[in-house]
Amino acid sequence: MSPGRSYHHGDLRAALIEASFELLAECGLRRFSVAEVARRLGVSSAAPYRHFADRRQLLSAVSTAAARDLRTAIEAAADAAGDDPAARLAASAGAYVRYVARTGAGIQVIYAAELYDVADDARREQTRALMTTMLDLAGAAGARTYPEVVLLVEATIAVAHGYTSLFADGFFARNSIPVDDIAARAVEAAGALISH
Amino acid sequence: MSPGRSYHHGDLRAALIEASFELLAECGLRRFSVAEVARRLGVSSAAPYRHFADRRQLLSAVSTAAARDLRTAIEAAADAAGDDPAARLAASAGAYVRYVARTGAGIQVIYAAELYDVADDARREQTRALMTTMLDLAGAAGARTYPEVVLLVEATIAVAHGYTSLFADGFFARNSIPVDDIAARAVEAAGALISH
DNA sequence: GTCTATACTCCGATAGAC
DNA sequence: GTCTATCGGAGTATAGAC
Repeated sequence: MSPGRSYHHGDLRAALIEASFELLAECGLRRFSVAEVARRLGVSSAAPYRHFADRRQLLSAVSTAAARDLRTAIEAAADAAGDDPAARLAASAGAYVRYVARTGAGIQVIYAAELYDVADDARREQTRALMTTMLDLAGAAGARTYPEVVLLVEATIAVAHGYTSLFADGFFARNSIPVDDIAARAVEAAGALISH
Repeated sequence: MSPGRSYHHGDLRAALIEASFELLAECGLRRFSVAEVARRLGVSSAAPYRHFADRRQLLSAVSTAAARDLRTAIEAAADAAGDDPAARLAASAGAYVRYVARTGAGIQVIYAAELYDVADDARREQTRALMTTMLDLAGAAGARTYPEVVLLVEATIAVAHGYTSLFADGFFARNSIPVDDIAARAVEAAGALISH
């Protein structure tokens, strides 16, 4: 962007993370590969390893950014939904569907089993903050005890993730149904769970 | 099983399908490979290709069996739920969670995008029958118009698939929460959607 | 910091012996 | 109908030149 350095991107590290999002959105975690990310950026397959020790470290950085951005999107959606606590929590389901459809980085990436034992404090902090945001929304929405709060968060995530996953897998004839329609259905379904 | 033939399994074809289920349950479609299935059966990596033209034909056969067995499980669960049409549809969500947790072959395998253009009449018939069963349950459960029926089926599958996917990805700390608990939550959530 | 080149592993699939 | 052997391709990761 700024400095016309010796070769491309003044910041390959950031470019790798950005391109990883695009690859995930197109192909899913299933066919994600460091080599393909490098190819898309026009750098050699060795270049990423100057910035990330291995594949998992790159994915961990993506997970960190995704947790941060998803949390921001959820908070914005909750605020846009107004003051009703149930509507605010339900709105998080819509934000999840839209964010993951756009970026390809949802729960499967953010909390990927593959990353379970990767030491990365930044990621820990962001995933924790994301969960805290959800727990706060659920707490405000009427769940009383902590276990109830957790169950409500899990149900909301499950319905949002379910719609997202079906959408990503082409179950909805992807071309014919806009993502905003799917997001609206997820909000409605989440609302039904919350008021139940 | 029966004839003590020249080498192992009298029926490698059936054994391949069975072992594919086990591999899917353990590793998901993500790391499924024909070579690994062959390895587990103690046959060479070339052997499967005597019975299936390629990887997708094997997966298609798995999809066919999964659609048939899942439909049977759903019908049994609906019947076990009694006469209330809403309870019958909700029960299908529980059957889905249990079946996929056990076999690894859910919507992502049965309706895999990878198999979209594989010609396989048996598979077409079974996936169609599965969908018909779900549409019938939803129709009985109160959805009036055809689009409403479809929306209700999609919502039920989304919630069942969401819980299943989170469970498979280890989001629930797999060791500590039994699959039957997750299935019960899916039934409850589906019930909330249906009565909404 | 990026490149070229390479080693290693795994998978899908085929050819030909038995 | 299964085996051995093999090819081609893709991915992860490293070594060493520049």
